[in-house]
Amino acid sequence: MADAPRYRFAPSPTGMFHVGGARTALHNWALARRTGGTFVLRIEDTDEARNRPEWTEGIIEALAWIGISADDPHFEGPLYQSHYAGAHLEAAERLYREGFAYYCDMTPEQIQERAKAEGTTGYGGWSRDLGLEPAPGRVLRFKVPMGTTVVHDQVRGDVEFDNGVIEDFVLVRGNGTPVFILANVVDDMSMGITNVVRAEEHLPNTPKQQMLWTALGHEPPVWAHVPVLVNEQRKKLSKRRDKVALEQYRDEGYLADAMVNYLMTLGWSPGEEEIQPWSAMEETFRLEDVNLSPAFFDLKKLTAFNGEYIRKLSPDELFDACRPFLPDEWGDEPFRSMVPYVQERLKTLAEAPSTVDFMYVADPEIDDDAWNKAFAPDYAVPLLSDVVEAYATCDWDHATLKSTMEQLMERYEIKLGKAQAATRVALTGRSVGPPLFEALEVMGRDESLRRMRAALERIG
RNA sequence: GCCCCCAUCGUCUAGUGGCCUAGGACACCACCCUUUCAAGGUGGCGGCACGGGUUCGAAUCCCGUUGGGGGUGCCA
Repeated sequence: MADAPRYRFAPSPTGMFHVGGARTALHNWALARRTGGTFVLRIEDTDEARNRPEWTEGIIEALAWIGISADDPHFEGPLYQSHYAGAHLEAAERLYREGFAYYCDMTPEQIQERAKAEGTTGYGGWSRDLGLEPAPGRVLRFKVPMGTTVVHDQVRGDVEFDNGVIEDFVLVRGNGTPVFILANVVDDMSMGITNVVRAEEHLPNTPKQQMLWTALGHEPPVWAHVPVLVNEQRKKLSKRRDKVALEQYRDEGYLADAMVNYLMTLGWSPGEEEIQPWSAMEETFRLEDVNLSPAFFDLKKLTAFNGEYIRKLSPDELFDACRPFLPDEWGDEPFRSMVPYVQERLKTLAEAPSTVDFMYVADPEIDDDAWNKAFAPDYAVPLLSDVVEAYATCDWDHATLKSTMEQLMERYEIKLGKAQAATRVALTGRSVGPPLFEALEVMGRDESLRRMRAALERIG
């Protein structure tokens, strides 16, 4: 118990919160909760130029949306990296003092020139033995030792790096600020992080971080690098090219549960049935079972998941979920009554308004193709006239409305599918929509008859 | 260029030497059901990248090739 694991999620607030980040957060969250450990949220806000406070808010809100809540006892934070700058510099100072790092006065341009001249690439450790003192403009570099570094990775097994190909990397910039690699390690150390679960893009700098842990006198954490998420071109999902903002999916009517479930199936399988509640996935998720190759973020499949989750909601839940997507001027009715009939037709909540909009306007726009097709048959007008007449007096419930039409259509030897077409267009202006008799019932006799008569008049 | 990672249907995956004539899901197609559209049901299409080994036996182990991806900043 004294050694309850401490996981962490360390996003940088440089843009909208990303689906890839969400998946990594979910992995950490599942592990922290199942093991009775802690999920530390650390905001890496040390990129002075790119980070903005509203992005931090966005991250916290997005995490809450997918169920990673600051109210949960397993949650710790948010902690802000910028608050620990002193510790980062202290560690840098110590590394310098103990001979693990040295100052270098070469500019990036000079480095490039010299490398070119020598026919090499990167920094060749040229200032390593110059014994330069700290001074403004000089960077502090880590003195990468000889040998090999083996990273024990829970997803990938042991990964070996030849230290000879790792150049002496910068720890502190010429302006005196610490770089990510140092800040990240120092924070993980001081926050007692035991498990680092992050995306594969960090694997190449893991040996550097591991060297820092060792130089600073600590045992490195347990590493795990999960594969990245890619687009259809199989490139890492990027904020610039791809639609990746979690918030955007929320605004387009995706359910958090569907998103969470879908994200978890990328690179991992929850078992026989892929639609699983979070509580179950939290129990079964294991890093050892995570796939090793990049996974395509497939909007089609996410949408399919979303449809399934929408169908699982109760009518009341679905109504509440849809409410924000309905125009403000619309009242709850008749949508509320229509919910059961549109439920299995929705793939996203945002589609809700278009399934019932004909009920909210007096004269819905008429689709000409639908109209022409519905009124093309000879029986269309006479049948509609009969229906209008019968509907004027019959009981007004969907069962009666249906059986009434069935009786009237008999003499034309057609099926209900054809018989209802004209009435549907008269009512909705379209050829498709929610079940007709149910819609009639909800809409009421007066308005229904008015529209049907208007249609007959229009025909002439 | 160099370093690292990876490779099962179009996509996400199951599969850890014999249960595989490779299973499921999404997408697609057909049919059924039907009050349009959906939803649902049934069926179909479609894959172990390639070449060598190891083994009685390989999708599973090893090597190579090819192909993808990630990284290579005084960004995180």
